[in-house]
Amino acid sequence: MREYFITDTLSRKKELFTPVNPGMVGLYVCGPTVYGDAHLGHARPGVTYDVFVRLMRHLGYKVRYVRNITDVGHLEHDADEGEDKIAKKARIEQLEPMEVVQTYTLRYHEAMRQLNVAPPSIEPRASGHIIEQIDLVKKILDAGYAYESNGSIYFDVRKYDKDHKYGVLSGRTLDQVLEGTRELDGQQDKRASYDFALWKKASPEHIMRWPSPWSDGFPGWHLECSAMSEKYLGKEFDIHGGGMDLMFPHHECELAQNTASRGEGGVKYWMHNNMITINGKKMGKSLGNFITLQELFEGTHRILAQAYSPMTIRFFILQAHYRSTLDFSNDALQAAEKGLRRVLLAAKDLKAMATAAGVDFKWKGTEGHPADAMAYGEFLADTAPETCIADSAEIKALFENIYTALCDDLNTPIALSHIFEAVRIINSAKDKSLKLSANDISALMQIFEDIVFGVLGLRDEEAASDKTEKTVGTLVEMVLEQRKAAKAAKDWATSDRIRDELKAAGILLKDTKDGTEWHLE
RNA sequence: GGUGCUUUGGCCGAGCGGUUAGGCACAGGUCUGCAAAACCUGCUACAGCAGUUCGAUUCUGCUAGGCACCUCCA
Repeated sequence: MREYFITDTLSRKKELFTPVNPGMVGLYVCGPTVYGDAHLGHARPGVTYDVFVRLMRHLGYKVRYVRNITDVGHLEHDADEGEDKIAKKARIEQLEPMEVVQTYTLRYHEAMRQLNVAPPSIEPRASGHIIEQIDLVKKILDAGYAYESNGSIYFDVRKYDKDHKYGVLSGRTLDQVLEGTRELDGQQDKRASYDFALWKKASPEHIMRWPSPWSDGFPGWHLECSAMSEKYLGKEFDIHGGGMDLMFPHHECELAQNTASRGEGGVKYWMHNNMITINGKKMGKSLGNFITLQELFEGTHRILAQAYSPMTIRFFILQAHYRSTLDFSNDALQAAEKGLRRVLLAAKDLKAMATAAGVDFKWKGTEGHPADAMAYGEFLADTAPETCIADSAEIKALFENIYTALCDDLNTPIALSHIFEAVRIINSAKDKSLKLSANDISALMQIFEDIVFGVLGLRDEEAASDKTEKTVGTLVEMVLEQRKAAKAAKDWATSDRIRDELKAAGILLKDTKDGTEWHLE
């Protein structure tokens, strides 16, 4: 199996990935709190971990990918104060909290589907794991790292810090944490400002509540990820992912909870994706630059010069490394759109070339929906990433370079730069300035099938079904006969009119030496 | 204020102690009735200052910008 290198946030180093259980990968990623529409920011981890999982499966690992839905316990303003986000939305909209949860969970799923992000193996909800969370609180209490205060349970950070060191993940000491922690009202139950809630007693008007040994109440936000990751991945698992903004306090607290309850952090590698910024600033409601994915797909936000398709967004995200901030702008998105189009057009030409050369292939780029089909698990099981049958040394090198890049901490921008070399090769071959053997074409097909469509998860959104393409093709060919006749008679007016009208109908023509080509826009 | 990160050509964005990132845009050429596409060529940058080194965009220090977290946030 090919070696994979991963940057671990905790050790701050790039390390050789060695799984806890040989041949298997356990991945836990913090999913959304479902109280509003999925936004541009959700696309980054969605796509990043999707590509990671696809790659690991392609490399031959059996992957269990757990991504939770937070539907309780996530409070506004402060981890221990303020209203539950979902309860608040429910109150405003006059809905049951679970109606809010259902609505936005479905919308999140739809947005991910459009981005061709395949569903995780398990998508647990916090509200469905209250028992596990109460159990975890008990364990932490028993270990002596928590205390009860007025029906609520708090994590004793100072005590924990003495034995284990709090703050190792985000790189700060307890004194530094204290210095940066605000004193807020309503915290009289806590011994120290940096203590965080494991269980909160519900106030009379609080509607999301469950019985516990201490009070009718609800779990703290950080608790769910510790409880659910242990339940589905075990006491020690490979990778915990999420956005960098979750590193502190959320992941720091998770790490502390894990260590307090089981004596170890439980996570072998911490993997954090960076933020998407807009004009250099993090997206946020208060800055007025908050864009939902639907607005992006439809072009309805005032910041947007046009609509950007889900694949454009996906491609845009892949053009930067996941640990770097990525700045959103119309120029950058438009550049991504054009670059993506170039790749997809080359894919079509390659397909035609393969057909002409009688190369056998299974094309996944335009048919079906890998995200729906579970698919990407199956698809990659039958491929052998180690072998490249190309005759051309250049293509062999490309093949190798792409895998090296992807296995170097998921360096998708470098992988894409090599994909563009493949595009250039395909175009040159089409131009007849380069000759490809059947093996070369097969190898290129493999790159497109396995990497472009498989691992990177790009697909041709415009592609019509084979049947439609056949029907339209018959009609277009008839019209092109007319145009050919007009051209032969040097009736340029008619020839150009036909071209313009077809273009208006979404059919683009290209006159080449060998005749006229067409494709759907 | 504390902690960490960052500063790359017109734009986006990789990377590295000495060797072409890539995309988009732009200019010239080829092809073409024109157009579009494509191909070829060109554009060769690493915030500033000082240091380490045979050699630094890449390491170190300082200076100046920027960003993130420390409040909910992917």
